[in-house]
Amino acid sequence: MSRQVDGAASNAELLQGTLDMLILKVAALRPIHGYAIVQRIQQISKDALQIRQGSLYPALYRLENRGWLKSEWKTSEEGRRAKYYSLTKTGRQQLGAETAGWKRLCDAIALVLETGD
Amino acid sequence: MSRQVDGAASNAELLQGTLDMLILKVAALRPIHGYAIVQRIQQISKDALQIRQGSLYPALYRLENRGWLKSEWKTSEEGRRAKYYSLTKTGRQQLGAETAGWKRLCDAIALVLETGD
DNA sequence: TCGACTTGCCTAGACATTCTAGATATGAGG
DNA sequence: CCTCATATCTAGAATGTCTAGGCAAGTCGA
Repeated sequence: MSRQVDGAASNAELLQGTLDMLILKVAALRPIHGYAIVQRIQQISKDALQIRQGSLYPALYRLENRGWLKSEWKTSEEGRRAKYYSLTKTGRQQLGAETAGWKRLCDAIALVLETGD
Repeated sequence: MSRQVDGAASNAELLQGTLDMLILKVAALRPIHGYAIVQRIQQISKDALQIRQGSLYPALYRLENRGWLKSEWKTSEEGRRAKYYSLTKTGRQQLGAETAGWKRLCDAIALVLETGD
């Protein structure tokens, strides 16, 4: 029944397109497995960003298929088997490109939102 | 054959979820028709944001159906018939909610992107 | 007056991504 | 033994955007 914590009614929406960037970013810090990615992003963002597993795993396959992530089965700190993801060389480039694009987008949207007339 | 300008290969991607907010914002400035919304957003954002008509009109129906926009047929400055959209009361609330959510999202993503470890 | 271009609205169908709602397996602790 | 936390995975629905057009009417130059 996989109940999760789920205490607060999660209002945390994620924008399409940002998920890949966030995953690449946390995987760039150090190799990390899927379950931990969710927690890490939630922790860093102070609970503002919550990723569903049903979004995460498809995204991980996507990123691996595109050659931006590589994976390796290891044993987690909790002693369970886990698939650790890390960035490839092109993944690092991709992360750079995506963050640059994100900043451009933020700037552009800020322009519109700040228009007083 | 509706050719548009289309000179530069448009790289301008828009994130899902931001389109509604942008439309509400420019419609909040003054009543405006669809064709002009595209140009206005492009102009304000200095060409960084380009909205396709195939995205725009479905979005306009969506926003009107949800009661955030109301529309009225008028004659445009160019002397053609055009459907002018303006915000409803709840549309104004919605715009406030969406901009607030957008800012929260930006802050949260910034936190993740700035994590050095 | 013909043709091309611009303004303006609209739509069908493809596509990508996220969400819902599960299933499964294993180790730890009561 | 039972439950909880860890951990991966999937099918199918829902959503939203893009592609790729179509239609109509006014403007302007040749």
